[in-house]
Amino acid sequence: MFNGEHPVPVTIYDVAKQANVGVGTVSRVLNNSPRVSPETRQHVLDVIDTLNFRPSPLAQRLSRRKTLSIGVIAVFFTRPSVVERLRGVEAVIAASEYDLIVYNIETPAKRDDIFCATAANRRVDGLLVISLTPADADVERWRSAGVPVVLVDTHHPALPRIVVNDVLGGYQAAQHLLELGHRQIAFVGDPIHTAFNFTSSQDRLAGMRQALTEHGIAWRPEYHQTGEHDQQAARALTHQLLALDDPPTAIFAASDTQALGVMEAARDLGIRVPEDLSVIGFDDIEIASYLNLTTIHQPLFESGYRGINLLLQSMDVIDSETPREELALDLVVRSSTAPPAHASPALV
Amino acid sequence: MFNGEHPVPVTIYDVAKQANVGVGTVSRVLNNSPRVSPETRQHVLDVIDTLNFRPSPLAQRLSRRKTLSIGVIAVFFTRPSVVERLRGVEAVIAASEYDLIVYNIETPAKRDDIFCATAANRRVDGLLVISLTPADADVERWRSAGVPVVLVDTHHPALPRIVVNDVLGGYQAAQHLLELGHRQIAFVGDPIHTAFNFTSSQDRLAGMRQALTEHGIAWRPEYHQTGEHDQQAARALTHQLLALDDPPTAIFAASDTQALGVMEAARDLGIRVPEDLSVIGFDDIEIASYLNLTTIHQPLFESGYRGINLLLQSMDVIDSETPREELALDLVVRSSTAPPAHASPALV
DNA sequence: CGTCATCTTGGAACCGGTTCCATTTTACCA
DNA sequence: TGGTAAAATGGAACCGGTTCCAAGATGACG
Repeated sequence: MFNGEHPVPVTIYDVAKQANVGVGTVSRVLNNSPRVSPETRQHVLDVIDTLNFRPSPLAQRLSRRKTLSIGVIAVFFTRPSVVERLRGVEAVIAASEYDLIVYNIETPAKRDDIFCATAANRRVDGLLVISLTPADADVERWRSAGVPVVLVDTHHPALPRIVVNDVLGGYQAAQHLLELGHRQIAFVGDPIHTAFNFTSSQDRLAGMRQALTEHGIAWRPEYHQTGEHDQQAARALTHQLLALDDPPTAIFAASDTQALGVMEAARDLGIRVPEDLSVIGFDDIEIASYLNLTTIHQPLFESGYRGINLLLQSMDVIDSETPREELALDLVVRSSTAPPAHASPALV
Repeated sequence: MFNGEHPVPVTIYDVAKQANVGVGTVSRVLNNSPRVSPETRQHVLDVIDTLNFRPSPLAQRLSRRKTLSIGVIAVFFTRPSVVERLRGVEAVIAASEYDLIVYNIETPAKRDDIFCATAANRRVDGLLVISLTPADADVERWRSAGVPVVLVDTHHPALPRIVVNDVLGGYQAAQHLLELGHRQIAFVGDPIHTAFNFTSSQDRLAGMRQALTEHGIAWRPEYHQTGEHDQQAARALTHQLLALDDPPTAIFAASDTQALGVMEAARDLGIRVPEDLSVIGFDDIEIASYLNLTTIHQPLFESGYRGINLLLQSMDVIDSETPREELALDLVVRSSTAPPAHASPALV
């Protein structure tokens, strides 16, 4: 083999000539059309094999007018949960004929850019948008450009989506703590307004408050702490909670990442989990099981997996419905939650 | 606007007709060729604007015989450091005309598959391989298929690469601890044989041992613990280290992820960091600064950034050299390291 | 004012597949 | 064995750009 030679491109015409058939026949063989006799098919396949022919994906895409690419738009790289969803996406794409194109969003401005660009530049056959909420104008652009879109973990009335019921999840988490006998339950979550309008934290809080109300427990504003979505912010917030005169006996964190911070704060202060403080998270990211964190399991991998399947499906059947799949949430009881030390401790 | 209408495709021929010029002229305008008179250019641009024409990327790719896509192959989703490198990659790609196609590797078998496929199927113009070591056969396949490849954090004599000097990094880490007065220094890292033959942990250990040797400190096998690359494995290993009759006064962890486990173990045991135990990590992932972890800063984002730039560059100039860029490592002193409590404590 | 170099421009050929229609071949049946 | 429907096949047209060459327009200069 020579050095630096450029690969000899074998085309469908070379195959046709070599096999003494027309290009149409070769194309039919390539696409498993039934309109080829078995002998001809085998002969063509032999020639393809001999010449080591691979159809040019570029030519296929142009003539089929499909990019064979799927775009995924998300704020990756900050929340481990999104990365886990992406794993589910990748698993499906890898087994398909499509390529996975990743658009990382770091700012609201970039989000708007990418939303616009994907509608205009015809580079993807379909889009999966994770945890980002498009505006009506974005949706209209995609629609008129003919780009199918599926949402994961977010919502728009006109688009199919894969969601979980965060309100219910928050309710379940609180219910678990209530059943254990806790009455002083605090919440650590995201601010009401995040840069990307993430709503899951608020929804989870809403569910929790509903559960408290049903148990006749009044809401205590001082038990409600919000801050950036990371472990260290949650740690600091927890320090505040635990410094209260009447500290909570249980803390519900809006995500596992934040629950890690809560547990870290407890350790800082020598407060034992779960004996002195129960902690429950949300998401069930990988590390949660290592740390024996009780949490609400959310099927992250599956959300990506199902989302892409829904997208692929909505790409070849043009149905006008907007399916909505709700994935189940499960309480996973590990060892970060337990009944409170005393029925109702008066003071620390 | 109608519902369900398909987008009207405006082609270069429509523009040419509307502007009373030839398609060649429109193409020249699109590609900023200087061979168009200013008046004609402006007129064509106006028409393009009026018709809202966007060139079909599919057609461009076929006629230019470029996929305008770049593939990135890595084991994502397990090590935060790889995700950070990907951020650097994405930042460059987003500003270019290329698309970023992600290939996630989960098993050695899938790695071999993807290595083969990317050489055969002509779907990318270039490849960036992160932390995975290709075999000679893989490299030869890519070469004969004409696919340029750049390696990041790994090595092959025939391929350009972006690396750091892990041996030197390990040396620097140990040197820091030695200068503080430590003499009992342990190491927590990856096993010698990992599924993907990651070598960084071993290299860092080699550097550390060299530093110890230079200081006339004998290597103590019981101070060498290896296990899976995650926080909890490191935590367990550290428990073993700290249970020794003569425990180390400092621990060098082969990565920040593992250093987190070391610190967690110390907290489990009520051992203060840095008063009773110094901990130094490697990588400087985002969380390291929150936790005030002393570590060796490795430019992760930059490695992706520079890697892609090197790739783009080697894609348009066909140089036969194989450049090798070595990025600098920096010791970042935070507050997880300090002089040992006593010059040489006899026992715990 | 003719000549020639330079600048612009039009458009055919091409990239490498798919698709559809016309034609040939085969198969079946009376 | 002739006739006809069905199956198999060939290949032109097409997808929508880029590129290159020939040709026309412009302008400088002797």
